[in-house]
Amino acid sequence: MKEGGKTKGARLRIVLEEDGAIGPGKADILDGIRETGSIAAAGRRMGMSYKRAWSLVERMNRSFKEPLVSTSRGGRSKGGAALTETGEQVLALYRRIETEAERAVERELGALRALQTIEPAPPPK
Amino acid sequence: MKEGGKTKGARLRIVLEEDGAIGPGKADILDGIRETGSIAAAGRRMGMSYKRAWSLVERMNRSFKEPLVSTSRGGRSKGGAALTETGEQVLALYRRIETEAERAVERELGALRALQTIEPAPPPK
DNA sequence: TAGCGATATGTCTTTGCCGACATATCGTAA
DNA sequence: TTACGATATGTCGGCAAAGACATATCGCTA
Repeated sequence: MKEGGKTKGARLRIVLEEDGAIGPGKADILDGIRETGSIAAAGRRMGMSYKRAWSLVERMNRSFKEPLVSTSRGGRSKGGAALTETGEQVLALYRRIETEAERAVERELGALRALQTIEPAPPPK
Repeated sequence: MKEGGKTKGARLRIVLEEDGAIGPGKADILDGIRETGSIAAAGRRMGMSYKRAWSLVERMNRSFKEPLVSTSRGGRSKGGAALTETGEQVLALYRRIETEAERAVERELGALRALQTIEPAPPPK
């Protein structure tokens, strides 16, 4: 199972906007690349097409001054991908932002969850 | 002016997921209803159709145990909408979550912005 | 009883996004 | 020079979200 714990009710979702620089999904892709050394493999294990994974990487790369992911084609390793220095920094920063924000709003988030319905919502029709 | 300051680069976007209970847009609608006393007026001032505004309110109402917005049709005031007790609570909670999260990640967010390109991104084509 | 302004809801069309599929390309090894 | 596995990129079709438009309804007021 690749999903985190199934938290009931509202889950904090940190999105750093402005053309969608980075969010939960993109961060997971960075993690995947870091661990598998390949965009394709990272995409596969998230159940997403290579094209989708690649285009997300593209957008990330263009959102920052320096690319977060460096890629290579051919060669002994048949090509692959890895995080750049900047990539490592951004990923680490994002994870820290996630956890610190989560901790900061823990209490209020709980209060909000208490007001939510248990099940997502009755199907429209 | 209804928009906050135009912050360059990543802006924190707090989304409380699970069928999209509440996020920045919906919170703004609540604000609008609170101030105008009408779903239609709140929608207008956000440049959004009544139908869209209404359907978002619908979803919010169904996401919580009790509706956030109460409405009335006809009568002296020709109908209107207002926040319920729960609505006020949820809106207040959301705003607090926003500001506290923002404060908690201030430093990291700055570091991340420093790595971003100034302009959103060169046009795709 | 006609009119008002807002909520409530249905239908149709348009649009944008996403997945599926098809190639092209690269650099090394055999 | 062929094969391999990964990156890189284009096209096309389908489907769901969003918008445009059209009513219906409500309850008071004049």
